[in-house]
Amino acid sequence: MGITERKEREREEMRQLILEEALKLFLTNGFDKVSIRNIADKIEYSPATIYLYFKDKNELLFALHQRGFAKMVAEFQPLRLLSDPFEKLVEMGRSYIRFAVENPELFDLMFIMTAPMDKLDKEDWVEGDQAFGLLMQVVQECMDAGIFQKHDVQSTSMMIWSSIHGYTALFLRKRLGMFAECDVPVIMDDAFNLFCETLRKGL
Amino acid sequence: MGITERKEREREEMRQLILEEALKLFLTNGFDKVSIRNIADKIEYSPATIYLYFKDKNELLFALHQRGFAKMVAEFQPLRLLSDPFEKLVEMGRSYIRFAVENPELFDLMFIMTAPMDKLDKEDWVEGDQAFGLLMQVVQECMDAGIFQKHDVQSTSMMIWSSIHGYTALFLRKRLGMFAECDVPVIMDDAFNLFCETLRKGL
DNA sequence: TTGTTTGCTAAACACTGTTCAGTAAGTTTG
DNA sequence: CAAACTTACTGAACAGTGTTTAGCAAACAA
Repeated sequence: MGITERKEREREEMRQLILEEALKLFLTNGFDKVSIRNIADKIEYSPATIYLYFKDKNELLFALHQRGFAKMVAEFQPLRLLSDPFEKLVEMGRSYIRFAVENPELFDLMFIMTAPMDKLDKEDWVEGDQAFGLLMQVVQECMDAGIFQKHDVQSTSMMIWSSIHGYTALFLRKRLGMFAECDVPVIMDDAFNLFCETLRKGL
Repeated sequence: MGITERKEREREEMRQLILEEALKLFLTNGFDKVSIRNIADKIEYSPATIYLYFKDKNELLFALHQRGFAKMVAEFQPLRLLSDPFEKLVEMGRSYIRFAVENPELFDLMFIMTAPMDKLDKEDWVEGDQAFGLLMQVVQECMDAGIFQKHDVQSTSMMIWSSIHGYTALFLRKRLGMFAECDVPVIMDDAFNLFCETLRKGL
């Protein structure tokens, strides 16, 4: 009686197929220019079929949201090799910004869009929690190494995260129009370096 | 021949009426739950009429975007009275965060939503430029007073702005689900204070 | 070979932003 | 004043959206 198992497997494959094609469309056309009908066309099924695998569009978006976190955490792995904790922290920030600039649509989905965050349980936060845990770990190392004074790790990590996040949020949502377009990357880099320097001296 | 003048005036009044009612709807129902038809119902005109006064929905949103900046700059005025430049800076940050929390929809429109920023000219940035100028001024004062070292004012201001912005962006878009809901305000406040302290010591 | 379950879809519902032909009132001209 | 022109407005449509539901054919179980 392997039938139920096979059906279960086929169901999961279908879910992955939908997510795969949906992600491709979203990444090339942008999230608000892709409709359920577009995705249905791509996978050569009717739009209604998608609703047999996902409660609604937001649930589909949230599934991709999780994929985004997986990709991001993967990109953070190399910097585990760095030995100096502060250098590790700086590189982590740089990676965060790089990820945002190189994967604007994914980053948007993960940290800016309202859509996928409609109503979710505690268990939906494992990915985010994991990524934040990584940061807290490095901050703790900085404190243990005497580079930072001993403050509350959670608040300190939160301070650093949101500061770095600010750059990406303003940049991705094109709120830097007061600067000449060509200056923006330079200003952002200067600001980031200044932030790191300030942390080093002041924390 | 005051007829053309009267017509001009009536046209402007109509624009303001539309904006007024649109803003009311947006602020109570949220931006993505208000349609052109809703606004048309409220002002008791046909939906098509709105398109005689605004090119499209984004132009309407951008007009409100400007109103948001006016309100924000107005809320910044009181802190001009403070004499200590660093205190002024801290209070400015606090005001920014308070404005975001108390006017989430407006703040969203001003700094997070993509819709109103479709394609705009240099001249559309006067409000944003003005607000950023205010910040640069205070940062300059801090440097002149010897509280901060003399770095590039623009980069330093940008660093401070985006750091503060980060809190609001993550909070408003509900990306702090890894913390217990009741802890969030405390953590945010701790993080903000730590940031100010770090600036004071490290910049 | 029945009866039941499953997977899927066509069609509809209630929306959305936007356009355009047509109308009725206001304004200008003869 | 009457005719011509201008302006402000609207009803209806277009092309799209997310989502639901009734029904159908194939796969499975008895």
